[in-house]
Amino acid sequence: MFYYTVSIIGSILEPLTYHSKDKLSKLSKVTVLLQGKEKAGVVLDKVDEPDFETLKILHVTEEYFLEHQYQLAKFIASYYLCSLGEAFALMHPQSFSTVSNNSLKDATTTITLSKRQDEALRFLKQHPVSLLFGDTGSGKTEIYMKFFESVIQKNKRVIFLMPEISLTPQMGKRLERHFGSSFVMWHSKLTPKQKKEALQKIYNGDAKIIAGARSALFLPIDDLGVIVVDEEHDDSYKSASRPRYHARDLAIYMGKLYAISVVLGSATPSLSSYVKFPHFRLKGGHVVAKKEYIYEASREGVTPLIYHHLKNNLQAKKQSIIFLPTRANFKYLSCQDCGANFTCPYCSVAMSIHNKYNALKCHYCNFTQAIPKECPSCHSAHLSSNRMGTAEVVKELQESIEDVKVQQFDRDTITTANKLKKALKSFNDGEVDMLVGTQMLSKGHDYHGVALAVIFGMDNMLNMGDYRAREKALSTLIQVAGRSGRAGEAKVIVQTFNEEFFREYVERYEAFLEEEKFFRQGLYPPYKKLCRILFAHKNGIKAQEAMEQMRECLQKFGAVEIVGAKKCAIEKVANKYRYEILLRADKATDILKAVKSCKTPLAEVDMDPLEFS
DNA sequence: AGCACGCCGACT
DNA sequence: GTCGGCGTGCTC
Repeated sequence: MFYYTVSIIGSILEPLTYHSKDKLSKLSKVTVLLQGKEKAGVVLDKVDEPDFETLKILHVTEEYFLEHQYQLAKFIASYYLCSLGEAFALMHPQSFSTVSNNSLKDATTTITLSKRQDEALRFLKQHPVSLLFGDTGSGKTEIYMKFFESVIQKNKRVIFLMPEISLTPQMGKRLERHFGSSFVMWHSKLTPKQKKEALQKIYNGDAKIIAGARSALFLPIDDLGVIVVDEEHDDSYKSASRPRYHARDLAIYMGKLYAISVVLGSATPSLSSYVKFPHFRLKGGHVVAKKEYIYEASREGVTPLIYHHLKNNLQAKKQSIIFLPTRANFKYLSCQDCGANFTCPYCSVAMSIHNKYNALKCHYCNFTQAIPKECPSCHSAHLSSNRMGTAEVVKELQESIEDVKVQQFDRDTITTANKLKKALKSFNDGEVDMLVGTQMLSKGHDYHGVALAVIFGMDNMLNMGDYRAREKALSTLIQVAGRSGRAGEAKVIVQTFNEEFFREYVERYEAFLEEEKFFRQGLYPPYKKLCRILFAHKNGIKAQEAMEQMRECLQKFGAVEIVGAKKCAIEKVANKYRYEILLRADKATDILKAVKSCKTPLAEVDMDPLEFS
């Protein structure tokens, strides 16, 4: 009989011991019973017969994890503090069967780089990790593609990460046109059949360019030649659930593991990457578009000035995009007489107003109720709405401008890849005059005929009170502005009381980064490591006690500063009360050592947190 | 006595 | 995470 430790995929338990009458190879996927239920597991080490009864390994599959995947899983488990089983779960796509059917499409395009692009490519190849700091339209994609060609020639493969891939069909099309059937897309919204096909091509080696959202990093690819992380500043690379890994940071770790280059690309790189890695600066676009920035110091709203520009732009048969960081019609509903606010009964946040469904909706737990006619506490009928959202702007524009076609562009309306494709097509075909959207508007789409961008809500982003507020606001502004003027002159209207800040840096992002260094020095990343520990429980006292207990333990560690231990800014979510501890230290290892020895069952650890609500 | 609920520890 | 065992406290 042979005995093995087996990591149970998806379980928070550490590996358990099982037996088998056959000798098994390390990292093969098996099924075992855990508490009477069949689970997938991974064979780890061969061990001596233990002094307790063991269960037998039920079934040995053909599948196995690669040594690289195991190394990565161990790193995730130790850095993001989860079990090995949870880390393996990231790398365990729904089982696939062997169906093979591929029509081979050939590459049809060729790429020629400019002299400057060529220099950039050489730079990227010279460094283990480097940052391609290139303005929108400066030709980053062509450089990547040329890099990919040279990797394929060496018979190696490529992982090309982008944020929320399903939201960038244009990039997919472009890569497919060039690389033909050696290109595959990988993201969570693929259907089971599409996943199966993609996995098949990855396993049999046909797939050379694997482009995908953050989960593409975990695919079984042994012969990697390069990893590219496009839009590396994008927060969607950080997982919001356990394990809370950052795909960009894991890509850098994998680069070391495979001894290959990692390329980070962005027009607005994160300060962290800018400080940590050498960069190559690519300026301007092919068409050097002239942009005029107009700042309006005004409270939120579609003001006469904005209407004036929107109407003029429409008359000139040009398109407009309108950005605001708020969905629905309004974010707040309150009583004008007694001042009561409508908040979610399960979360301590405001309920957003969705007029289309006559609904108040909580954006944290999705609790929905009808829009009330009167205030429940004082019965006043004077209710007022605040902080307009995308749906409201659409409505106002349609009411105020004759014969205008406006499309809402946020995750309330663009719910599927298909709807996105349609919306982008009708906009680029000129059937729609104005797009009104949230962040989604800024994520790498090409709009050809946009000559006006209107940007609301920058002050709200600046006042968010986390250490990255300035970086987030400015990069959003630059990204949105970058969507306009691809074909010539363009105007950008920014509604803000902080004109000075935006004017100073909007066309000098590196100057901002240099300035921001001083603000972060000694306090925030990349100069310090942060860790946030969350305690959530439906009984608030339980959550608080768990926090206090862990705080006490953490105090013994001199290398770790306890920045705060308190109620979360959003005290309750989904009927659970939340407390948090924020830690700061010079080195991640100091934090990990302390947290590992103090961790309580309720504690959820968030290394390198990006969210502080 | 019978049962609902919360707590706690084990899971191989 | 998920299960079952056990104690508390409430009801029939």
